[in-house]
Amino acid sequence: MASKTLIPAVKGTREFYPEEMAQRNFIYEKARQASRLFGYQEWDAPFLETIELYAAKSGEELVKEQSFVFPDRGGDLITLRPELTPSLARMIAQKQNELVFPVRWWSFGPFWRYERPQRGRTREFFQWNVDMLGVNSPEADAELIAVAATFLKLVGLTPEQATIFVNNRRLMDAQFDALQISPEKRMEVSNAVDRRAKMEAAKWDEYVLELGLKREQLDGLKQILGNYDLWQQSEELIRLFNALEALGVKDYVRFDPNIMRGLLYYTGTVFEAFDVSGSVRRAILGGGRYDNLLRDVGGDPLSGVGFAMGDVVIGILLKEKGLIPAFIPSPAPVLVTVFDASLWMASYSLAAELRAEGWNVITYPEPAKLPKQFKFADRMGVKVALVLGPEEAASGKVTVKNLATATQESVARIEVSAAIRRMLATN
RNA sequence: GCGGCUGUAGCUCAAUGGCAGAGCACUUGACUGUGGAUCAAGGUGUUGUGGGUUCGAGCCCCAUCAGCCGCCCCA
Repeated sequence: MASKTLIPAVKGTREFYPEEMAQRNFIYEKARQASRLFGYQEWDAPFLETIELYAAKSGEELVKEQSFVFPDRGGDLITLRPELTPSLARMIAQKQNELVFPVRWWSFGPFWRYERPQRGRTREFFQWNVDMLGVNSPEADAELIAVAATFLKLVGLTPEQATIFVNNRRLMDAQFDALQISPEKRMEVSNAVDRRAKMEAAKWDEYVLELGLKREQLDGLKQILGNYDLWQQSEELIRLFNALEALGVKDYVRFDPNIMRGLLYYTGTVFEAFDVSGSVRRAILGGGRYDNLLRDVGGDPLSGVGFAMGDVVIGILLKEKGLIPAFIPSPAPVLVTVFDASLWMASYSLAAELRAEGWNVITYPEPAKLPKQFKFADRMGVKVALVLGPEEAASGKVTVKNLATATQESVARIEVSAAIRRMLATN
């Protein structure tokens, strides 16, 4: 075999053979459908950006450790985009005076992060981003969560399988204040909260105490993190859940004080969706409200809320739950066989006529034994096979065979289209 | 960047330091105008790569590359 001489694909990339491509398109289509149901507009940003764009606001780790950065021929440092939000902020800021607000935009495209590939994580991935800018309210936050929940519903995930957990940064800050955890320590404590599910309870306690918290602060923190009624102390969250109920997606959403999210720029509502059955322990999607992003890139202050979903984790999940539609190899339901060399072009003409009528038609590319051609039709998932042999040619007919039922009929050439339509209808 | 596991036929895997194998898949035929099922026949490999130990290495040792799983971080 030639395997020795094959140049391998770049580490952490995925190759989309037609079956994987169909899966990716399934996810894309459902994301598109959910976005459009709420009236969001599709948009995109450059895949290449300068490193300065991310240096301004993204986390240091994301820029320094996890970005693909390389000099272009002029010596400028170019970055393969690791996230979309900074580009969004710039594009909004550039046209801040002409856009119709609120802006409701969605996007689905490739991103790159230089990470160690592992389950649910690749270096090249596709991400669905949905954002609303120009409205700062819990009701707007609820709409974004509803878009996410609608997606989960559209792909067939039930609330028992996938749940969106919600928290609020301001609420948690108030709680931390009450415990007299200093603002400088909030970040570290937040990170600790993020990691809590992955650590043993005793070890986590130890870890938090090492951060400099006192024993009673730790106890207080644990009390907060175990209080699932805490949302009732937040006017924002009360309004949020009220709106979620009206939007018909409350089943998918639960308050959870343990949801923090590492990203610096979230200021209010934060949320993350997880596979509740627990096979993939990574977030399916995550998002929240960001108040300062536009100002940080040099625009006028403008609040936004949004979320992102990578294609990798949701792909694993959908596959596991059997929610990816069966793969049909050929997009053509009709195969025209080629009986022999003398009738080859007659078959091609027949195929051309059917295409002119709007059918997707695949031909066998050369004369071959019929068993071989039928086997090919079968492997390609074709529903109907046409035979134009000497008998048919002599009588001006075409044999139309329904591969699912193994029945066939010989019909006049002008009747072929109707015969195909009948067979496809009964399948 | 750190830790662990695994690399054998196209795929999934087996082989006590002693002749490198099985199932599936594939090709052909049974069947010269009809697919899936069945049966028969057939091909298969520098055992990831490079060194070392040994009379002898798929197996042991070292290095290297790749993949997977976890840490970090996050979609």
